[in-house]
Amino acid sequence: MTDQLSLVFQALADPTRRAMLSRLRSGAATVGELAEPFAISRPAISQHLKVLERAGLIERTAHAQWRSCTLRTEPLDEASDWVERHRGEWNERFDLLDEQLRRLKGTGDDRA
Amino acid sequence: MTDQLSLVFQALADPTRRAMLSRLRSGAATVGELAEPFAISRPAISQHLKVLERAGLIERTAHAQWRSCTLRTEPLDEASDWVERHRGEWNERFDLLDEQLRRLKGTGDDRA
DNA sequence: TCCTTAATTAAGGATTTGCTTAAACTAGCT
DNA sequence: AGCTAGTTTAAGCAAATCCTTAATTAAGGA
Repeated sequence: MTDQLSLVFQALADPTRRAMLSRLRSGAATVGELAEPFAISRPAISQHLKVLERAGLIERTAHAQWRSCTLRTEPLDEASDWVERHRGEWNERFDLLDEQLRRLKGTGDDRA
Repeated sequence: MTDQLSLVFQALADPTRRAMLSRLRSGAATVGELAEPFAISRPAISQHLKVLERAGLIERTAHAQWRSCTLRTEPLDEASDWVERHRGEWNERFDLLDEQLRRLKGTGDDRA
């Protein structure tokens, strides 16, 4: 589970983390602001933020004793690609071709 | 982590399971067929299938001693919704409105 | 300097995950 | 019935996850 896509999906697999990302859509926030809606301890919040950071979904910058977190949506693009490639029928044929091309190129990743 | 969306993201967080879903795009498969590309034991495969089933991503039907698995893409729609709602800037204003409407309706889910 | 605030690190515990091997179950074949 | 093939269940283990409380770091204000 060392690949980026797995880290992103895993980060999204927790309701608390998803809610944090949702909050960050309306702008940067400190750890305290992010923690406010939840009935869990600050260290627990810190750990969730570490998971989000590892997945590339947030960026943290420190001003004085306040750490500001900002949303980074780039990793979601990869996740979106995967999901869109796998849902519905509209692109089945296209995807099969796409997959075979990917195999020919021998990228060896798991997106096929 | 009892909600459906978390189960789906969690199911997608494993490369082996993603590869299984990819395989199922080209049609139903038996457990043996799904297991073939992987260097892990059959029980491990069975457990991965259980995770996918719990997330609603596959359906299993038994013919004789063969269990056939088929892809179900509906749960991916929900996942897609979440991801699309959170990436990019194109729909920021719309999403903020959307979110507030959802709050007013008091659905209480974590998609806000 | 001392105190408070904001956040993290450290350490630990309960639960879950992802794998294993061994045993059991199910259905068709002879 | 006995044999084989396909799959699941059971039991166990190492590592990861998600939480906790206590201690620590970092910065600002009296």
